[in-house]
Amino acid sequence: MTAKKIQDVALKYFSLKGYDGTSLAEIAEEVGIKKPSIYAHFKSKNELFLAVAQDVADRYYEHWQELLVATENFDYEQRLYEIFRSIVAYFSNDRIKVAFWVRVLMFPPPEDKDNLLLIFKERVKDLLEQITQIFEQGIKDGAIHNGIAKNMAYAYFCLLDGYLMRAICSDNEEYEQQAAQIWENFWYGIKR
Amino acid sequence: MTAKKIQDVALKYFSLKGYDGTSLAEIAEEVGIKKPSIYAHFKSKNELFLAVAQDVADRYYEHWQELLVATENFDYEQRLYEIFRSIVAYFSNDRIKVAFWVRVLMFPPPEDKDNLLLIFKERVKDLLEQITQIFEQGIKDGAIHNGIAKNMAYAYFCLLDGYLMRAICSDNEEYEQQAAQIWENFWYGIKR
DNA sequence: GTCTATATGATGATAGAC
DNA sequence: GTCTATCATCATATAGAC
Repeated sequence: MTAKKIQDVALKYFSLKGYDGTSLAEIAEEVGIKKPSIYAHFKSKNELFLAVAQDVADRYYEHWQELLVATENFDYEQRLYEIFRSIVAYFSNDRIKVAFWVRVLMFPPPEDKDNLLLIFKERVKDLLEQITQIFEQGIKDGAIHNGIAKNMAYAYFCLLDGYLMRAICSDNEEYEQQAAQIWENFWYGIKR
Repeated sequence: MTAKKIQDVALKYFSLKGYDGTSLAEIAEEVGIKKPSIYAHFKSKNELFLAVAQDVADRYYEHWQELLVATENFDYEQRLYEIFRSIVAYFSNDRIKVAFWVRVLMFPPPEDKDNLLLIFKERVKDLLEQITQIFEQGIKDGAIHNGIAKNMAYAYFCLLDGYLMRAICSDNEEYEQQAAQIWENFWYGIKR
């Protein structure tokens, strides 16, 4: 299907050059069609962008939900680390998707801000709550030292986001090897 | 001086809407001049952008150096926390500058990538080394548990960047109150 | 669904008067 | 240094043939 291919190429360019920096012409060229043909599949550049964003958000969220289920029976440390590690791996395999995700989350095209808020931020908030719940349980069970679960969840996401951010910036793979170390440090601060 | 005012307004728009999303017309309008007048002060849009970037990078780096000097006699925890807290404060007072900094670091306009690499990344690397040195000393002095100093510095910056990133995204001020908690957790993981 | 041709508008940049 | 006028370019988007 051509629509799918257009979305794939669009994801790459939006991720690499941003919404404003990407032209439909270059997308069309890489797909192997002419610019106006895109309009047979998407009403406008903006709609193409939103379709891509929706897709990325859906997949990311799905991955999280699968992870949460798959680690349900892990102990707290294992579970939180496995989620951390798996999200890092998810993006290591697909740098384009991280860059797109972070870019849209931090710097949405102003005209789409409201739409993207619905698509992205609601899910970010949802994930924060789910992770908070794990910390709450961990505290209740005595595996995690007494503290405010929500703050721990904040710290957890700061670490994760900061890591992803650094991983995007640095071209080398130095950072990818730091994940375990960074996690270890975090966990020693949180455990009982 | 008009050039200075142009730079200030440009910083705001580049930060808010990105390089491609900002037009010289809107900068000129807010400055209170007409578009072509900008060219009396800057050779091109690109040169204006680089001037702004250079300025932001200079000030940020200066702030770091002042901080490093001002905290020279602090103990390790105090020092690292004070730097963390002060960088957060630096940007809390000036969200536009954080957004610009993060945006340029993560998503530079492709045509300027090489120039910005020189301006920004060299300094980021430099700061990483300076923080690494503090951890090294701390380990040597027994204040910080035995480990690899560089990894701790990585974690330190991940935390800081992740925090700044979240702070940019969330409109509310919820995050600003988390800095102390997030730090505390980090320190408990690192201290001896 | 794809193409060619074209409309329409915005952008960065320049020329030249004051 | 500021302006008006203008240029060349490139963008999104549409019309209509095949």
